[in-house]
Amino acid sequence: MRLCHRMSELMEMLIRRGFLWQSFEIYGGMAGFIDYGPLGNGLRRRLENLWREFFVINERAVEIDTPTVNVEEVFIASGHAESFTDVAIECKKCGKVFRADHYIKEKLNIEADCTIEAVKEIIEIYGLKCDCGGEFGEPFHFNLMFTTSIGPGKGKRGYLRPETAQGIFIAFKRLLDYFRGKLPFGVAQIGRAYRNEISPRQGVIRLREFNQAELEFFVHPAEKTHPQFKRYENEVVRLVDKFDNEHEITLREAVERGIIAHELLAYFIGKTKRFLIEAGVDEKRLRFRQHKDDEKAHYAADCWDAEALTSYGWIEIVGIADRTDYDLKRHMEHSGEDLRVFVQFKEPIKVKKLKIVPDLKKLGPVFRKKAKAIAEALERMDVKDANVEKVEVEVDGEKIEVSRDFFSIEEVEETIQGEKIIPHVIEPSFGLDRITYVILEHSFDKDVVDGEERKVLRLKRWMAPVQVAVLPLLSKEEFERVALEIVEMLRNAGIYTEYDDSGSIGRRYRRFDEIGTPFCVTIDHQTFEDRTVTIRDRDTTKQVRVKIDELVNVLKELLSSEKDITEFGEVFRG
RNA sequence: GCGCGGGUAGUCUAGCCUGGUAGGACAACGCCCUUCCGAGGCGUUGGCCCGGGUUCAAAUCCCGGCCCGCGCACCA
Repeated sequence: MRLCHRMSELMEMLIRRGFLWQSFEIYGGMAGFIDYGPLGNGLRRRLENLWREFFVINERAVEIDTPTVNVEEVFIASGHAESFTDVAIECKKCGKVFRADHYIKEKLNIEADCTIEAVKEIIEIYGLKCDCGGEFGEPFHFNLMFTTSIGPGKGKRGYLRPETAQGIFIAFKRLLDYFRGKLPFGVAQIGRAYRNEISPRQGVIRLREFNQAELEFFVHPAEKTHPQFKRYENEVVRLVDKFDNEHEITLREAVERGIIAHELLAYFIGKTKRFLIEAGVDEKRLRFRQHKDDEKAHYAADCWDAEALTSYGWIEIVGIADRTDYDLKRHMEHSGEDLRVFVQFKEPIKVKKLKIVPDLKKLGPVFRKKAKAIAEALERMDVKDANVEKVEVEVDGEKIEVSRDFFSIEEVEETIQGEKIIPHVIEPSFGLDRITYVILEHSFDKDVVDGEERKVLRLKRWMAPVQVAVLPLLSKEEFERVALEIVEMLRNAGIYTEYDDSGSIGRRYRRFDEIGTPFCVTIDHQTFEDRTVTIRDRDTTKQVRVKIDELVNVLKELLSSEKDITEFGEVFRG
């Protein structure tokens, strides 16, 4: 029913104030699903927009949107069907879980069908037991993809996508065209993905339906670099490599020392770090950890996770993987489409080559009708030896020996303009739900104001779901009228604004502190004398007086910067 | 999926052992008063996770389910 029983103060607040709720609550709830309330939804939308700025607008990248329901073929090609629909067996004694087919192959050297019945039978016939001597329980399906059927009746089998990435790979031909055939380019997608987790736990951390923001950055396999790398090369990052060694070094050094495989991965690690900090993740509670070799997904050559320290421990919030050409290759094989990219060489390559030049005058009388075909076959042939006496060609299945009399060999120079390659893809993949949660946990703070403890959510100003609250000091008609005019003015200016006239002014400040509203605008007695209002800063509780006419500009500047409020007006009260 | 512990207004909690009227705090809402950091008064709304059983009577006892937490396992 609840997202956690021993509810932390933070979770209690998030639910009470409308950041997030357990889904399907009135029907008893269902683990692994959450509703975003008004404030949580607002925060996640801000996060998505910031992500777009970093990973779409700021790159040679575009954003697309593809279906969440996919046909089966997609995941057969991607390898997900294989790694998602296994039958598993669990030891009743030691509790270890194995992939049934692997275990049977290893122990009995039998290629078992991957069905529950087949596995059950084999276990019974051979009396298969666990290494520890324990017996296996009932085999069970271990299908992390949600299945569905497309169309009426039995329909066609479909799956809810377990990652957004496949939609991009499938549309690759169109995308390559869109980018006029030139590498590198990025394609992003923000959307829902689904994994039917066996037992989702830890509240919002492991969901069955979740939000991903993924960028697939396609590059030439030999050019895993980025023109903007210098922006991040001196960024010091905290790294944990696959041998569990910790490093606190610059990205340039990490690449030079071979800790990070190449510049492009390092570039995205740096960019991810800047993005997360900009969004409100605490730098001191952020690190990048390399996947160990046995931990990597089936498609990854190298993978680094951004991890954040939370009350659940270190949790993965971003995965930055070098997926190589795995996906495009697999889709080429399964679809039969050519997904290669023609890459022109900087300088065309000139190759000296020996070439057979058929002598048609001699071929014609001897070979008659076959002469033309023989001549063509001769031209296609590779020769290495300029002095070869005779060659054999195959025409319509018939092998024909052709002696030197019928052709000459010349040395020619060929120009090769370029080659066809399968691009590699570097994929930064963001778990938006987890990042949203981490931002909330890292922003949640308590301090003391006038001897009273207060809860305050120190969100980055621009990220706050409610950016400004407008408060009439008195609940009197003339105060309220001016306040509502200001609300309208701010909303028209695109500022997320709320109005609150309920309870004492102190109580209202606390309410907005709790949900992270960075600024409160208060209409007081002086407003009626000089058309000024006060702006109060969430973090310092300081107030300054500002003319109503300047309010929009001042607030916009404050919201898009970290400037001190006292730069913008006379300090009020103090 | 296994084991242990839980589920009472929006939130926290008393009551459960020993069956009989569900009580409080905070929050929310309305009115009054007041007005610059969770003031006060009066009032209001709202609750025993679901289903079954035992019983004259179930929040309480029993069974099943769902959900939550923790440990194990799982997390391509």
